[in-house]
Amino acid sequence: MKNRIQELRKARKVTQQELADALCVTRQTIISLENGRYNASLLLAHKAAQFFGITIEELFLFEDDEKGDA
Amino acid sequence: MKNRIQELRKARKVTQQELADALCVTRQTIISLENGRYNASLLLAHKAAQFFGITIEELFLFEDDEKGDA
DNA sequence: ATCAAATGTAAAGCGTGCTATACTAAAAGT
DNA sequence: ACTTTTAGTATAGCACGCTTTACATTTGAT
Repeated sequence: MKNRIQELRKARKVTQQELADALCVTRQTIISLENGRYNASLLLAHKAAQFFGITIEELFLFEDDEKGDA
Repeated sequence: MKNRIQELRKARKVTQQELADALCVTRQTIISLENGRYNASLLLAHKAAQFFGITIEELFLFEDDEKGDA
């Protein structure tokens, strides 16, 4: 699914490294999330949502037909 | 983190198998989630929350000091 | 007590979230 | 132009979410 991490990070003028530190992950993880290489874990999604002061549902865009299920 | 899956599933009188089918996962996955053996993926968390008609934050209890980070 | 449905356990295997390291490229400051 | 910061790519490796299969236990109906 897509997410608004890069958008919100830039709006707050935070670097990838700073965000990574705040969420206790590596910069690679932030890059991969921003560039859609993989989905966050539930815990990381929660931390990121908290960092930006919004809910998980607001930070991640669930398309409702993810991954080919009914 | 903990979750309210078993509680809500029983309240709705749904079996593990029925919930598994609804979320397109195996019964083992439901059992493991209910018994706290591992955390759901973000996508599964979303599906489960939608199934119960609540948000991810309402379905999963984030303790705010998960996994020993600051 | 018996039988079926529902729940639980165990273990091997696969895909992927995340780390670590190293290197490249673009932006920004001076 | 030169240097520093920020962002991106690549790759190897580990941990864990989820599957699959098979078997055991509990619950409930009759």
